[in-house]
Amino acid sequence: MKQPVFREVQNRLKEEIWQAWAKASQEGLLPEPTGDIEILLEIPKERVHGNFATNLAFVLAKPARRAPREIATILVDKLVDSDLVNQAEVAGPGFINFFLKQSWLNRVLVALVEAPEEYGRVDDLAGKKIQLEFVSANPVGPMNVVNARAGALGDSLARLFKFCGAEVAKEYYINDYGIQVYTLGRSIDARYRELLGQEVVFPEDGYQGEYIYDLARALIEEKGRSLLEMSEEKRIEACRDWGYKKILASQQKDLADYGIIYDQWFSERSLHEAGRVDQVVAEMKERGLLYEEEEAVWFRSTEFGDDKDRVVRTADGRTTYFVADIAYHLNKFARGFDHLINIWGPDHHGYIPRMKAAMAAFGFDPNRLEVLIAQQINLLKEGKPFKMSKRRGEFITMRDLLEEVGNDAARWYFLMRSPDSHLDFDLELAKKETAENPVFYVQYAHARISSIFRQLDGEFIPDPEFIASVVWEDDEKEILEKVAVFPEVVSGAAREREPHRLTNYLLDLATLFHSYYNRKRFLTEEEQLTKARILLAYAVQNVVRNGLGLLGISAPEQM
RNA sequence: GCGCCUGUAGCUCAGCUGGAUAGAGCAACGGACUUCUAAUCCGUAGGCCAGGGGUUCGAAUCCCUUCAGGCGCGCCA
Repeated sequence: MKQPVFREVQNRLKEEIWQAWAKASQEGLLPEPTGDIEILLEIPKERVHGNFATNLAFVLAKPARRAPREIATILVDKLVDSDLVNQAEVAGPGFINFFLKQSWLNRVLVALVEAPEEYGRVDDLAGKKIQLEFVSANPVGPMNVVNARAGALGDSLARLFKFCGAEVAKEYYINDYGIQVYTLGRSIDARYRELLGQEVVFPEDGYQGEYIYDLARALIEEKGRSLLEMSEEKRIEACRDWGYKKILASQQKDLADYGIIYDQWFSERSLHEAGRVDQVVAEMKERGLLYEEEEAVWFRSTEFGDDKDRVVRTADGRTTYFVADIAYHLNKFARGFDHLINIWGPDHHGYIPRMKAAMAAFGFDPNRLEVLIAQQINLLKEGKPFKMSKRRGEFITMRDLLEEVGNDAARWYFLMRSPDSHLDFDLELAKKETAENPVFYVQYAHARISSIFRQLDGEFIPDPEFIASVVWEDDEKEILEKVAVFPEVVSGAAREREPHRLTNYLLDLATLFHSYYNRKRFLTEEEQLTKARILLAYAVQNVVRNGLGLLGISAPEQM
């Protein structure tokens, strides 16, 4: 694909600086250009410092044994005239600031107008096959707010990676095997019998939530008293299988309503039934990774960077959850993914080294498995900590939250912070802030522009020749410069796995737009002026729409 | 005790590979609707970047250390 104009300009500018450096070195003024020193171009925080700035003079100060400002002056002096740079100046302690001719902005606009939905796309991840596994909540109860955060993060990253050229698969691992679902079965069984009038002692470790009663009632409606005929074991299994499938279905619905569509739902049980779990233990044994101690079987994970060895088979002969997880991840690699990303909750971060150790032990580069931690959410209610407990059945579910604040606001709220931040979420505040949430500010910019287009006489036909001829005023240049940098924001957000770079960017862009909107009119008496301003609005609208799209947030035509 | 995350304005948080005078939203205060959507705009005020050392031309950013908060360290999942 074609490089974004921004990158092309950046590369050409680097080339021009390199030429100046080479020229200066030929004249003995500076040391020869080497591969060790890379020319870095940054976007200055202040617009008065130009479109780009380089710190090359500082880097060369030591080898050249000259003062940075002196070097910067030499470099500027050797720069040849180009159709790119309007002016280069030495500034501060030795920066070189570049002010570009506005033609580059018009080239950005031409590219944008040619393929508006594509604008912002980069090819950083072209050819890569990436799998994202996230949420993967146990099918034993409603999902919580951390699941909602992980969902927003995983889904947005998937969209970002695709926009960067990768082939992406979103996957959900269903923990439909083992103790947790069994406990669910026992819990439902107890409520089932209780509702049918039996004297029951609710299991000590059972799930206390009201939703278990709901499930039991639904079970009675569906199957009547028939389960009472079964043996206890059969009945619990029946409750388990019926129950987790019901819960799974509601999780699938919740996620779909949230806008998250998975490519695959992967069952843990299927691994057990296919014998893959026992097979993994056998393979580990063959590879000499295991030893026996105190009747248990251990994996020498410490040889692969873990801080202690891990049990794979307990003294009573059961394989641990860890083994199923290894089997699962080996399966992922077998499916041909180049890179695996898992998003886990903060309580699982201690699990990362052993998982990577297992992959390394099977000959995979552990760097191909990346685990992101969706950090905790401190739920508050009126400023006071609100402790959630599945056991006591007191929690705010993901669905509660989404119904309360809406998908767009919830996603924005989760994504506007770095994934590492432990965010405070005040339930009362979230309700109050609904109307003040910054997401509406950004969406409003989009809606305002849509409104302008609805009132436009005639059609907006972007014409490259016209675009190339427009002369922009300074406040317009500022907006277009922001538009121009969008592909880099996309690239950075994907590379660092930080969608909040996008929310910040969109907020900035919307601010510039709203300010301009209050200052200037789009629909004027002058045809050329109107055309130019409409073009500007069109560019902003598409960037906002694409940006919100990458966050999984809607871009409304009106509000 | 060990490991991971966090500590920046009254509150919630940004600050990209180290760069120029540390930013935004909310809250507070003062202004702007005869005009394409006031869910908007303009302005004022607000800081010892938790503390202390170090690295260098330059540190909120990197290293060491102390303190504070959260989480994790089972033959659990």
